[in-house]
Amino acid sequence: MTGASLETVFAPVRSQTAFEETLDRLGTAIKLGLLAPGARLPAERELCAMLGVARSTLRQALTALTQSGQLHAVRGRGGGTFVADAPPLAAPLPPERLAGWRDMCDQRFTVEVGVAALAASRADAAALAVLDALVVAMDDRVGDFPAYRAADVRLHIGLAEATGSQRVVAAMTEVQALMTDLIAYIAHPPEVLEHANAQHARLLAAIRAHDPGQALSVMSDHLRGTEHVLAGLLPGGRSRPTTGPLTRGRSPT
Amino acid sequence: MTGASLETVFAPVRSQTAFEETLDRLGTAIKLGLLAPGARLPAERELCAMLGVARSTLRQALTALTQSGQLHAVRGRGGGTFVADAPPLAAPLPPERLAGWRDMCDQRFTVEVGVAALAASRADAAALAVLDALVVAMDDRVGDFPAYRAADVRLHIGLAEATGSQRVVAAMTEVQALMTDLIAYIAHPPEVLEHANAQHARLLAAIRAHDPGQALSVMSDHLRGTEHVLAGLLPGGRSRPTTGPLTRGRSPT
DNA sequence: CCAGAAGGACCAGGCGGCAGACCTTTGCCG
DNA sequence: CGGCAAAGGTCTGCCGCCTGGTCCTTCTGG
Repeated sequence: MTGASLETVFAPVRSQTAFEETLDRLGTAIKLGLLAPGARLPAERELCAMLGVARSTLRQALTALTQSGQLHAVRGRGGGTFVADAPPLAAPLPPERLAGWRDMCDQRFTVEVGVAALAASRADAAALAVLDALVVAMDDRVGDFPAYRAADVRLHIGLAEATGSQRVVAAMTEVQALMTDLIAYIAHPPEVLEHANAQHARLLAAIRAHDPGQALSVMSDHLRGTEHVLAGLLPGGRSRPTTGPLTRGRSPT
Repeated sequence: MTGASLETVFAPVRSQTAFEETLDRLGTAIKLGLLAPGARLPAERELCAMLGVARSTLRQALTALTQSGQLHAVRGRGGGTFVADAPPLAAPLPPERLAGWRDMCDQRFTVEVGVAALAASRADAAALAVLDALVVAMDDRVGDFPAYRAADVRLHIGLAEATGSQRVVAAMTEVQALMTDLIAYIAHPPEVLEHANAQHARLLAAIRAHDPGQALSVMSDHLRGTEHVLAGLLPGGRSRPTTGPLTRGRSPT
């Protein structure tokens, strides 16, 4: 009965090294656009203090990111380490990391829906105004997927920030990183992006109305779009009949 | 605008050692009752292979848990390492870990609500039967909080298992561990537990009906109960007017 | 033109984790 | 009764990551 959860208990310990964790912390932030192109990182001596690692360890990570073209360093006074303006196209994609894509989608579903509901219960006009602006901006970028996606990430993370919980923000960030890897190489015609952005608008409306149920419903539809596309392209796509009746219910009569 | 999320990016790297992670993996499993009292762990040589650590590292963790009375080892053929039958009362509670309790509650809210919604969209008669049985059993344990809580944990994790996603199970397990620390020292009169368990029943009904919106609503109420109690006992309790109007909405007209 | 702020390089030490061999206890089976 | 096998308990040596320093080099702003 305690059943399947023991798999989780006895699953391999990952034990990332400080270097690895630093590397993908920064790498993810860049990939997601949290560190915008051209932005300057804190000085090495400050940054290693913030991250709680030795400078040599931090430098390993910075060196790796510099060599892969994601950062460039400028020496001398007033110098610093900057995010590259024209980031190189990400690696062609490691196929073994796509194995658990369904698991990732489920995790995303959980986090996104939970965040939507929590955000809906904690209205904040200021935060909503910012998110509204993002949606407007995204409408102008349906032809430019990278730009659209960057704004999309900011929107979803902004939703998490609106809950006021750092842990929730961290969870959302992790989820967005996972999804970015999956989404990157999929065709995104403007019509699809327009439709997705319309859902964003409806989502914000539900949140503004403090209606968690509606937020849940809209978010479910929104996420299902992605899963649907992935199911058609990735291995094991047909195993589950998409994600089930999510729109239904909510008032059974 | 990229705003507050940089705090997350530059937050200290935790970099747990293999020993630490192993220790609290096992410690948590015991504390949550995933490893029942009297249960036998896999042999050391198997276990260290499963966990992907060296035997010496695993033994450090086992030794620590043995010394703290949570495990006991039996030598010789047919021996093994067993979970103690009468676990010692947990440590008096580290007050500094209570600082972020609101953050923890928010994380829990996100995960639990997301899981409830996802579980509702993926009905499975078998899984539901198991969960029903748990609710029935819990009704008999409202006078014995430790036993009630153990079943409660199994119920919530069972919900996560019903989604079929390992990542979701892991997230739920983490959340339950967090909450157990917070909840342990709070008075739980039988009436409160009865009420909570009634919500469990309503939750399962909503899930059985494939009604994510209803599941969300019930789960929100359920969680709010805990938060309400905590808000009265913990530092910073009054800062936020509970969690806002969560029951409302869901069909505005 | 120089002081200071930044990145870049190096090195010695320590400790954590790994691998493996070996010892000790004990139940089971021939 | 005696030995084999399965389990925990012990020890040792090695490797690699991380730390913490110190020093160098390159610039810009005043």
